[in-house]
Amino acid sequence: MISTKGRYAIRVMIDLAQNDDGSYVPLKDIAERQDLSKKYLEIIAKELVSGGLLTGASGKGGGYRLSRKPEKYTIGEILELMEGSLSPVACIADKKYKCNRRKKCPTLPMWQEYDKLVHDFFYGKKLSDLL
Amino acid sequence: MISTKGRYAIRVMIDLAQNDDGSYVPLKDIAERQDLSKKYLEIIAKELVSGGLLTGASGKGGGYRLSRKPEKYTIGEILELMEGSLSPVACIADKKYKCNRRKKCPTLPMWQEYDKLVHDFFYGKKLSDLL
DNA sequence: CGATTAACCCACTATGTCAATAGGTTTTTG
DNA sequence: CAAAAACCTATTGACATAGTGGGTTAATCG
Repeated sequence: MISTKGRYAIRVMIDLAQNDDGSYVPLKDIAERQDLSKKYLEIIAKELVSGGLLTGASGKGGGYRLSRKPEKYTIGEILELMEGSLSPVACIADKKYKCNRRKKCPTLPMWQEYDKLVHDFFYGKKLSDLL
Repeated sequence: MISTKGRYAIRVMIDLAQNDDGSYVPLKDIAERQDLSKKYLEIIAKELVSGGLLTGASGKGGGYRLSRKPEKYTIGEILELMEGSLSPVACIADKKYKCNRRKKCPTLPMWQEYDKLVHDFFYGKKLSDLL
C-alpha cells in the first residue's frame, strides 16, 4: 500500500508544477487547493526539500518551488523518498535482513521479479506525465 | 508491502504441495520444516480453509491438504485472501472510499494502471510455478 | 525598525495493524 | 479412554500511520 505521505507528496509536486510562475508557492495555498492539512504537508515538504526535490524559502514571499523541471522527476524517486522503499518484501527492502533460507527460498525469485516490475513502473513515470 | 501472513501462506501452500502423499499434513510438521510458529500458522491455515484453498481435518491423523492441484491455484488469490486486497491505494482497494476529487484526480489513472499491473502479475503466477 | 508571512523544528498522540502468544474446546482415530 | 490434531476466543507488545500543537528562525515590506 502506498501511504498518504507518498500520495500527498506527488500531489504537492503536481500542484507546484501547475502553479509555477517563477516565484515561491506557500504551503498555505497548496493546502487549500489540495484540501489537505497544511501542518501535515509541512512534514512532507520538509522531506522533499532534504531529499533535494524541492527548494524552500523562508520569510515573506517564500514558499516552495520545484528544483528541476517536471520532466526531470520520476514518480519512483518521489515515492522512494517518502516511503523509504518501494520493495514489496522485507528480504529485498531491508539490506540487513538476514534469512538463512535465502539460498533455497522458492519464493525469492518471484519477489525479485515483482520488485523489478514495481521499480520499473514507477521509475518509468515522470512527474510531467501526470500534468 | 506484502505481510508475513501472505508470505507464510504461500510457503504453507508450497509445503503442502511438496509433501502431498494423499494424507493430511499436520501443522506441526509444516511449522518445523518451515521454521515458523505453529500457533501463528493456525491462524493462517484457518483463513486458507475458510477461503476454500485448503481442506482441514481434525483429530488424530488429521491436518491440512490442498483442495485442488497446485496448478489450479494462482498466487494472486492466495495473497488477496490473506492481505484483503492487492490494491496499492485506498481509493481503489476500498469500494466505499469516497473521494470527491475522483473525477479530476491526476494520479488516479496511474494507480489504476499500477493496480492492473500488480493484479496481472500475481494472478498470472501459479502455485505450481514455485515448486 | 517592526509587523507580517513564511518555512523550519521538536514533541506528542490517537488509532490501527502486524505478528504473534496463550489457553482452552472440540473432533477424530486407535 | 488417550492421544493428536484442528478449531476458537482473547490478548499483547511493538511499530507505523496520519496527523496536531506550539514555538523559533528567516526574510520581506512599509
